[in-house]
Amino acid sequence: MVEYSKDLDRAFHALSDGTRRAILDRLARGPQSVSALAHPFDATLSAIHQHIQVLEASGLVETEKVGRVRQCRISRKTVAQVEGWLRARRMLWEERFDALGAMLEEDGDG
Amino acid sequence: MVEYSKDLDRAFHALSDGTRRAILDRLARGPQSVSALAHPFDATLSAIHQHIQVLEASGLVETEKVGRVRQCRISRKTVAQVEGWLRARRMLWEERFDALGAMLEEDGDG
DNA sequence: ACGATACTCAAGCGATGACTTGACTATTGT
DNA sequence: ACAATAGTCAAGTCATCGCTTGAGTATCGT
Repeated sequence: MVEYSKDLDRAFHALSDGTRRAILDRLARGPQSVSALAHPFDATLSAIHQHIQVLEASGLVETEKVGRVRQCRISRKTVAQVEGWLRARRMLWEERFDALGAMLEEDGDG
Repeated sequence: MVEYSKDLDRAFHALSDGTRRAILDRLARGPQSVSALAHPFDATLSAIHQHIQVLEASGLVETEKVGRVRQCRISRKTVAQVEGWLRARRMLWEERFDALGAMLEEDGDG
C-alpha cells in the first residue's frame, strides 16, 4: 500500500466501528468520562478505553484528565474535515453525472 | 462488538484505505476497467481487483461486466448516505457548542 | 491510613485485512 | 485455432484489530 493520507485513514478507520460511532453519538449529548461511556455498552472498561484511544488518535475526540477522571469530548475539526472530503467528491461526481445527463438530453443550454 | 450498522461499517472501512480512496478519485473522472484502474498504482491486478470488491460490497462503486472487461463506476447513493451521517452529527455537535457558547455569553435571547 | 474508584498498561488470542503468487476461465484479435 | 488480454479464484503470509485478562498506578472519600 502507498501513502496518501494517514489522517483520513485514521479518521475513516475510527468511524468504521459501530461501537466507536455509538460513543461519538453519546458524546454528542455532552462530555463524559471513560467509565460513564463504558456503562451503556456491555464491554469492559479496557475495551472502551482502547476505542477512545483510537478516537483520540484520529482527532475525532479530545480528552483531558482531571484528577483520576478522563473527560472525553468531540473535536469538531476532524469531523468537518472528513465531511468536507466526502462533500467535495460527491459534488464532483454529481457534476459529472449532471453533465452526462445534460449531454444525453442534448440540452446544452435550456 | 455489537451490531449497529453493517452498512456504515462497510462504507467507512472501504474509505479508510488510501488506495481505495485514490481509486474513487480516478473513477470520479469517469468509469474505468479494472486493469485501467490498476495501471497508475504499482499494485498487482489481483490487489486492485480485491479493492474493487471491497468498494462494491460497500456500495460505493458499481460494476458491470461487458465481454471480458469489467467497467467500474461510482455509485452516488452510498457516498451521499455516509456524508449525510457525518453532516447530521456535525450539525448536532455544533448546535451543542453554539448553545454552550450562548450560555457562556449569557445571551439567552437576542 | 486505607479501601474504593477510575483509569492505564501489557500480553495474548482469534479474526480480519492487504497483499502476493500461481493457476484457471472467458473473451477478443488475427 | 491459437495467443494475448482481462479478469477471477484460492491459498498462504504477515500485520493489524478488537477484545479479554490480570496487574499496576493515581486519586478520592471517610
